[in-house]
Amino acid sequence: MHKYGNISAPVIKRLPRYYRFLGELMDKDITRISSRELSAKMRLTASQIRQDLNCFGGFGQQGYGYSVPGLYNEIGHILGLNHLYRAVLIGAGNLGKAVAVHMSFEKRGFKLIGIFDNDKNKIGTSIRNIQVTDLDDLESFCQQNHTDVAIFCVPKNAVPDIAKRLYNLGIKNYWNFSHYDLSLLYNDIIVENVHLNDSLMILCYKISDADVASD
Amino acid sequence: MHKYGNISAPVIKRLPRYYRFLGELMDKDITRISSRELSAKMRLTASQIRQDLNCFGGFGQQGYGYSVPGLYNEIGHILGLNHLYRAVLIGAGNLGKAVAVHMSFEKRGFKLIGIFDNDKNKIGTSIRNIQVTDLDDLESFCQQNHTDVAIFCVPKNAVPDIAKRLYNLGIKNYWNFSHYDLSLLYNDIIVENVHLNDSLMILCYKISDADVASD
DNA sequence: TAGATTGTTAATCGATTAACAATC
DNA sequence: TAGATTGTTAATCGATTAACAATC
Repeated sequence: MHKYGNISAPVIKRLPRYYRFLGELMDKDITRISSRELSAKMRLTASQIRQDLNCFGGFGQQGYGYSVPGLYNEIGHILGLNHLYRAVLIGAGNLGKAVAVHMSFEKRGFKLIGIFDNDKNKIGTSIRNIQVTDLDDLESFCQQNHTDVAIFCVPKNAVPDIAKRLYNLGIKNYWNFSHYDLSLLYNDIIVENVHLNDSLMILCYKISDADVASD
Repeated sequence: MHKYGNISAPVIKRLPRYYRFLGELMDKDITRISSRELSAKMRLTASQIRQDLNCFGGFGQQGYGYSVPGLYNEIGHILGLNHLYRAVLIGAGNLGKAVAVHMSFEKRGFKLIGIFDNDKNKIGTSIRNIQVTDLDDLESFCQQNHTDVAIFCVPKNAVPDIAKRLYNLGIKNYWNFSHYDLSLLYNDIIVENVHLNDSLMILCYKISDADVASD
C-alpha cells in the first residue's frame, strides 16, 4: 500500500529541508558531501542523516560520502516531485490569491488548473491566467478536468460542505489552510495542514515563555 | 529562564489545537468536558490530554472533568495571548499582503505596527490602514516605535541582510515565511517557521506514497 | 457514600544517538 | 593497502499510553 514501507512522520518532515540544503550546495557547485559535513551545516547529527536516508535506500558510498546531485534527485523522487498532480484552489480571497500567485506549483509536483469562489465580484477575474469560476460549477469542472487535489483557502464554516462535494467527486487529497479539522471528516483522505493561526500562537508562546520578566 | 519549565515541542504544538476545540465547545455552550470526551472528539488519547495539561498545572477536578471556559482561558494564558507584541512585516508582496490582511493579530497576542518594502511602487500605499514604508527607514522606525517581532515575507536572498539589521536593533523574534534558515544565523533568537513549499512537498509525498499504482 | 475522573507513576513504544563492522 | 565514511545494529533517550491511587 505504501511505496517506501511505513516511514515515520518526523523523517518525512525533514525531507524538504534536506532537499533545500542539497539544492543550495548544487548552486555552489559542490558535488560531494559526507553525512558529517552536512550534519554540521544543518545542525543535526550525522547519524540521523544516515538513518533518515537509509529508510529509502543506500544512496551513499563508503569512504566517499554522497553525491550532491545524486542525492538531490533521489530525494526529489522520494517526495514525488516528478508528478504533476492537478489541483483546484477553493477561495480567491487574500490568502487564496497569495497561494495562487506565490507558489511554484510545478516545481513541487502540482499544476494549478482551477480557482473557485462564490463572490460574484471575483468570478470571471483572472489570477495567474486562471479564471476564477463560480463555486456552483465545481462539479461540472471537476468532471470535465481530472482533479487530484483541492486547496482550501475559505473560512472554516464553508469547509465541510465543500469537502463533502469534493469527496463525492472522488477528490480526496487536500491542502488545508482553513482551521476546520478536515482529517476528522473521512478516514480515507490525505490532508496536509497549514495553520497560520496555530503557528502565530506558537510564536507567541515561545516569546512569552522566554520573556520571564513580563507577566 | 522559562516560565513553564522545559515543555517539549510536541506538547506546545498541540496547544493551539486544544484551544481551537475548546473555543468550539464554548460556541456550543458546553461548559464542562472530561479528558475522555475531549479525546474522542480530537482523536487522541485521554492520557495524552491529561499529561499535556499537567505540564502547566492541575486544571481539572476529579470526578468532574474540566471547565471548558476555565481551560480555554488557561491555555490562552499559557500561549501568552494576553500580550500584544508589536510586530513589523517585511515584504508587501502577495504573501506579505495576505498575511497582513488575513491574520487576526490582536486575537493571537500581536499588533501589526509597520509594513516595509523596497519597491517604490508599494511604498506609500496602505494595507489595513498601515502605510508601506521604505525598507531603508527600518532603523529609524524601530527606534521610534518599540518593536518586538519581525515577520519575514521576502525572498530568501534578501533575508540575511535584513535579519542582521533587525538583530542589531535588538529585535530577535521572527515569524519566518522565507526559506532562509534563520535559526542558523544567531543563537539567541526565537524563530517560528511557516514553510509553504515544505508543506506542499510533504503533501506531494503523502499522495505519491499512497498512490502505488503510478510510477 | 458511591461513582467518576483527575493527577501521577510505571510500562511501553518509538525516535535519536552512538558504535562499529563492512566496504569503497 | 590505509583512510574514510557508509549502512546497520545496539544503546539511550524521550514521548505516549496504560494503570491506579487520590479525591472531588
